[in-house]
Amino acid sequence: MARAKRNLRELWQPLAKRRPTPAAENPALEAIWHVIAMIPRGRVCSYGEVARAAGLPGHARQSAYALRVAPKELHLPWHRVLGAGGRIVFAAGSASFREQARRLRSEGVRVVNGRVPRETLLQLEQL
DNA sequence: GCCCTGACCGCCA
DNA sequence: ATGGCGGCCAGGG
Repeated sequence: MARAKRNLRELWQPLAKRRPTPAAENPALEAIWHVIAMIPRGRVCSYGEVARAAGLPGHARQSAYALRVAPKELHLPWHRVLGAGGRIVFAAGSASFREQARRLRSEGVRVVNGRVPRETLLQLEQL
């Protein structure tokens, strides 16, 4: 995992430099990305949990923001991040909604009406 | 600083 | 289960 962390940073830093964009020096975003990068296949986590694990309790929306601005080069498993209780937050039927459901199912996660079973929800501990 | 906008959350009718 | 609503917090104009 120390390895995963380093790899992510190696990908991001060069991008941050040549990026005029928003938070090219935002430790909070990096922290969130790291957490997301560690969610194992077949498991999911809520925005709130991700924020908490990143040391930012109460900043669920920041997780959403972090995901939205994440460079695709980081290849984060964005589909493994769901709303509280394990529900897909995108509008039902939207392209994003279908794509997320598709990706989740492709790794064996059951998705019914935009929800995943409790067992797939990952309770986080330390990182 | 003020106001609006979210890939949010939890309570409550 | 379900929609509504207020609370939250960072970004952007």
